[in-house]
Amino acid sequence: MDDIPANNFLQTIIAEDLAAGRVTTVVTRFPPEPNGFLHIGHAKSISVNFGLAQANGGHCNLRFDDTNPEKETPAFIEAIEEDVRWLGYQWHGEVRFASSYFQQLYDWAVHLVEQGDAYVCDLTPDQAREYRGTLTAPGRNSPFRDRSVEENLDLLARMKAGEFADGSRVLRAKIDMSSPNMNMRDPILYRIRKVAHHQTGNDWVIYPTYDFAHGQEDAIEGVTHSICTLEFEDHRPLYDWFLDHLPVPARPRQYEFGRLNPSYTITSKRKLKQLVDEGVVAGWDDPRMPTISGMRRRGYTPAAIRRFCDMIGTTRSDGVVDVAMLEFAIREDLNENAVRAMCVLNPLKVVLTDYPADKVERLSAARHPNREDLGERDLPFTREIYIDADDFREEANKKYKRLVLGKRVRLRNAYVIEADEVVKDDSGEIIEVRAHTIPDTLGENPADGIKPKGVIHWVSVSEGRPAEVRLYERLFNHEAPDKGDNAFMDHINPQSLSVVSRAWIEPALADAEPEQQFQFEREGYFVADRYDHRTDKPVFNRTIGLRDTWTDS
RNA sequence: UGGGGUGUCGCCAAGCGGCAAGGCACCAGGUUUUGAUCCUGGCAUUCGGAGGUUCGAAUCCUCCCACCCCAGCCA
Repeated sequence: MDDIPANNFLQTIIAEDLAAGRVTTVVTRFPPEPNGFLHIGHAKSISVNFGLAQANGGHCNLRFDDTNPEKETPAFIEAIEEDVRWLGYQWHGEVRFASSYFQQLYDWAVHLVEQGDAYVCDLTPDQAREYRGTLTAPGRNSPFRDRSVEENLDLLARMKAGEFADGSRVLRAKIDMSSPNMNMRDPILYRIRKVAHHQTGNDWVIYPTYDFAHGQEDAIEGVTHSICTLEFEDHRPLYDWFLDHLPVPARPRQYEFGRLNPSYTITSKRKLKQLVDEGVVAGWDDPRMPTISGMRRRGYTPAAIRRFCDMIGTTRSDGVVDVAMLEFAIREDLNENAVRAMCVLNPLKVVLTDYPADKVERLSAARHPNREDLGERDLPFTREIYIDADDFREEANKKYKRLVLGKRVRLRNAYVIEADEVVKDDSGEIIEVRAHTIPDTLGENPADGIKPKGVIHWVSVSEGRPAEVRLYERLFNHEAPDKGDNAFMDHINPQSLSVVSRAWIEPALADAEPEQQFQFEREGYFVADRYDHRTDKPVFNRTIGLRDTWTDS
């Protein structure tokens, strides 16, 4: 693994725990709920949890926090497992499920009732809300708060047995209805939900809440450092309360770090789901989605995502990270590792009038400018080639370094040519450029000393092949689309996807494997689509454009 | 007007009483058959604000301000 040993406040805590002997083996866990796909925010959590365990010779569990069967599905479980593996992490032992601890959790609930620390409450949701009080006003005790242990035991058993209707009763901890911390106002431990669970089927009709489950699950698994995000900070007193009142086998500690908020991005499962459900994107793994699988399909690499997580650090402050940092991370990786190739997105035919019509010159070009180890590829050159329409102008100022009528330009990896005339159609559109090659300019500058001002890419008309290229841009055109309630729907970038149905690719690209990455020179980084790419029908996705510092005019 | 947090360059982030790391972004040069990469240089007399303690503070104390989270039988 290329991860740099973590150096942050959590690492400091762990190092101290290890040094003081409070902990011998560091155990962390990544606890997703299988109700959606993992996104870039989860990548940070994964990086933190697995990274810390790794850096300290411990291990990290993958545990599905499946306490709410209504929103969860096995399909999400599979997708999550695949994403974690793809990112390059291996969880310790088997995958864990909160649901496999349901019996133990129930036994502990009974234990609390027996201790007089929990009771069955018959308040309706509306009444419960009213009794709970507000942020500034204390709550009131439920009229059911003082039921006898015997009655509570009986009622809980009957809740479990399915005698009561959904939502009619709950089991609550007896803590403090006047606590300034809302989580301590007699929180709910169990609710009745007569729905099948994807793991336990119809075994249960009552399900534990996150609060009653999480800490105990950690204790069961021997998790030493239970790392979560800032919004759970208020839950920590409750997390500790349960562990203090139950005969748990271990004493985990909860620590919180700041959630990742990339600019121009949304990381709310609810909102991402809305994008999927409303067809704004093609699915959870649409290349425009900030999901792990979306980024994968877009061409992001595990190494780049891990590098990004290292770059942004782990702190307790809440901020917005510039997506430019993520873009830097992927460019850094791909610049080093992606093989170069040429692809013309907007073909304009150039006829080299001095070049024999039937000649095919087999040129060779480096696959990478500074990595000889990647070798070379064949690059056929012919009389008719395509260049990008943007790379030709009939006239231009001196800052324009491409092909101009009457001027020269270097064809990347090939000859210097000079444009002689343009051919237009009836509407005045340029449909062809006629030019000639400058002799002996393969790897050499023109003998007459007139050097071309720039270099452009090209592909042989007869030897090249058509391909579909999907150009992606940011899904949102607002820096903080997540602000406000539904405002994010108003910030969808209408140009987030544009499909080039007939781009022209050099023949070497015909061998591309799905998910293979390339740099299409002067255009950007592209990946052969994971699902749609075929040798006989190539499809490439633009991961990210090249850094472009050219200031026009 | 309850509780819990956070505030160091446009963004992320080191720093933990001795006189402001680094990265991203940006700007200016150099190299270059990718206007890419690479290389060089620039970029906070100042650490949310105001007082105070100290020979000395971003680091300690006091007060104030701003922003984030909490009133799901979601996680």
